[in-house]
Amino acid sequence: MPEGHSVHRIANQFEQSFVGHRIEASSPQGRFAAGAEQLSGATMVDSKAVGKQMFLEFDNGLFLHVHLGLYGAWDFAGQIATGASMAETRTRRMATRRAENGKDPETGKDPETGKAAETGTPAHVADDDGEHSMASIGAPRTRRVRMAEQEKQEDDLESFPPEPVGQVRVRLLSDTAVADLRGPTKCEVLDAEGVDTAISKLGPDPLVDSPKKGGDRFVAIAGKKRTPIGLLLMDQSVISGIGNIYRAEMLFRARLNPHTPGTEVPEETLRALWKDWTKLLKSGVELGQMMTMDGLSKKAYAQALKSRADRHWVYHREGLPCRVCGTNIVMEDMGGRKLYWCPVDQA
DNA sequence: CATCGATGTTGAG
DNA sequence: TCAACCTCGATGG
Repeated sequence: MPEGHSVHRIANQFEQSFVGHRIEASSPQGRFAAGAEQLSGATMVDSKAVGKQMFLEFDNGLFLHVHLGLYGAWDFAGQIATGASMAETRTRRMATRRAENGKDPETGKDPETGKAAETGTPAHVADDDGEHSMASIGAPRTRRVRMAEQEKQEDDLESFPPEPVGQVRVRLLSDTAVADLRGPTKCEVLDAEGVDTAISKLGPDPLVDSPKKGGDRFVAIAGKKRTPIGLLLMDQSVISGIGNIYRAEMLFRARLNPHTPGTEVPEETLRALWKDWTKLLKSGVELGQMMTMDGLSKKAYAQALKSRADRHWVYHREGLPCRVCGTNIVMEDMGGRKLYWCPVDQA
């Protein structure tokens, strides 16, 4: 599945194109008919991501909770955001949240209730395409974007809303946009209490928790466990949003042996991991893809953005020479997933 | 065109 | 520990 960055991007897309709109919910596939009925007719008032989970809040007090799992995806069509406007949304959301949280985000004393600030935000009509988009000249009224592990811009639409294609678990339709969900591992209606319960099981997320509080929480949990750091990074109750690619890459970037027990990772290294995740997550949200290498020449960077094979230090590079020392990258199973690492640099 | 595997999680055994 | 979930791009014939 999409790791944390994709889920935040999707939440941003909802924020920008659906929040403030009345929604017709349906389940073309039928498997979510009851849930869709509970939500239909309500207005979406908030959209937020925590790790790989997303929560869409409606003005009837209910939430749609979605986890995409391994191959779930949202297809958006209509007046929707693309490219650069997505990054803008993130910036606006972060600023709003900071403002809402008030004076003392570090102590967390005063959570504040109001999430109302954004609910009055007028519909944001898709503006010009960003740097990665196509088809911006001639400004089509509606367009279609798939948001999943990879995003892809599809053809402009002739009619709105488009016919649902394939197994669509949920369709959310507003006056200006439509979102189709397919293949999720989790799709349910929750009340506020259910949302709190779900979020309470999750470790800190750099785009939700403050740098200090989030970092402290991660260090406290991870530093106490004898579990290998390679498993801790994938444990969503320890830190939110990291998946198999970011795991391998973060371990390499820290030159850390994946088998090191959490208790034996120096605290400053744990802090550095949190900081690195913050950086990678933000970059992933802005870029719309995982770029885990840095220090690249302009040319190498451009190439990396084009081809997935050039974007990572170790992921999916079994048997290939380490980009730093030339040793062959090894692959092993850790936690039922493929782990790639350099046995020399990460000795 | 058929098969495989994947950036994930749950729950049965 | 492993199958199931349910989708689709990549791969091979």
